[in-house]
Amino acid sequence: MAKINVLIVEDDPLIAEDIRDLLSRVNYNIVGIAHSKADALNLLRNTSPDISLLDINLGDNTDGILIAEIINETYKIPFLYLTSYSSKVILDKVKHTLPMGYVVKPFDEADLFTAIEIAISNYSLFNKSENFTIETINASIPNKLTQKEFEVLLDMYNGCSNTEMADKNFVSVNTIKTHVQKIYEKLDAHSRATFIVKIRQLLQT
Amino acid sequence: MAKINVLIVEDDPLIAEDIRDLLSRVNYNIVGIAHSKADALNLLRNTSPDISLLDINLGDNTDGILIAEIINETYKIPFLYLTSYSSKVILDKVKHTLPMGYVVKPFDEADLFTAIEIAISNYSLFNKSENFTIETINASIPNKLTQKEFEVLLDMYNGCSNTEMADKNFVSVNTIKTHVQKIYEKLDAHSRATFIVKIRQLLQT
DNA sequence: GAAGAAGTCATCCTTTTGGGTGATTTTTAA
DNA sequence: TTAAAAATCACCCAAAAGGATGACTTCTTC
Repeated sequence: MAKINVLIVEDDPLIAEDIRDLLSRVNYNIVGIAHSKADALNLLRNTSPDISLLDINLGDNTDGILIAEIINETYKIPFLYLTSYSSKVILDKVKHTLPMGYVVKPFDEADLFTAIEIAISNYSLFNKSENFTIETINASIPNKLTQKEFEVLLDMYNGCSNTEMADKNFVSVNTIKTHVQKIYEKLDAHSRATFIVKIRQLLQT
Repeated sequence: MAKINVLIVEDDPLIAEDIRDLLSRVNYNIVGIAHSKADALNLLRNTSPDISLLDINLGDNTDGILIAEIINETYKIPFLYLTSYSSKVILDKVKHTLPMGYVVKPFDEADLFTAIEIAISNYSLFNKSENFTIETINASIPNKLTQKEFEVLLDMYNGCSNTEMADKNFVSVNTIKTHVQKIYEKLDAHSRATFIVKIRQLLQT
């Protein structure tokens, strides 16, 4: 099994190294340790973590929350909060970012592993749009979609008519209709409505 | 704020009482403590918990998982697993039940509170289908749907063509078409595709 | 550079939708 | 009991979608 890429965002170097040691011993690959918001954004941009562990408090501020928001907007990976203490106040401040969990420091090895694995396995189920890639769709059907077909599929899923798609792609409606036909064949759908249902099914499994 | 109703499913009486004490001191109401699967099903049926804390191992079996499955099917409330230890093996066995989290025993007060609150606040966001009622839809639109229209809407959402709906409801296609038109007016949609998108929007807010 | 896949477009035809209007019956509620 | 709302259906027309087939033009890729 491929190692799970983890990004650690934790200002305390001792704790960060502690986590790295724990995780490195088993099936995890640490793509980086960020001690600040800037570090974190940089690593998010340049590595491809599968999950991020976020300290809420970086130095004297709550930059962890900002990083979480950016992850949700741009990177769409699950994350867990690392907190030194848990309180209703903290919770209210972070829950809108929909963390996949939290780990209260100090934590033990097993807790951390469990939290990470549950986070990753549940995230894909919860975050449906994350699954909405050509790879996920193709993994579930015998006749694979081409790139173009997937683009058309996305537009269809977002409510475009054939004419609208033709216009925005500068091709004729006939071309779009051909793509649509192929998509229907490959997904075993026969109308816009059944197509949507098929997509829902594919994204849920 | 109304107290949060909690169902505790835990075979160890000491731990169960410990949890009850912890939670009762603050904003929680314990609707019951179940020591067995039978107890749990009974309490689920007769009380209305907002969340359940499930020990995975009840006695010498993993009835906690079965209870989780029943909760998912029938009661649709969030639950957290209480585990004495965490391992990949356990995790693989439980993750298909989509727990909102887990708490590893022994746990401290703050951990438990945080886990419960996050579970409850996130559950409603994750569980979209729970929101799919005529009330939720009507709450978001100026011209309310009638009951019949909502039924047609559900069929449309599930991929039925007008003809299919006419057949299964023993009415003419014309009747269905009238309902569909009304639905489009009220939702400001103009085709099956845009209708689906509108519904998605309504369910997400 | 040849073969195959992917993308482009056309034509033909049928079925389904979308839309508008009007009318009748049934239900609901004042 | 009566007026309003909801549900039923019809007819008309235009637009869009669905389905099949064939052909031409890029791209890849070996």
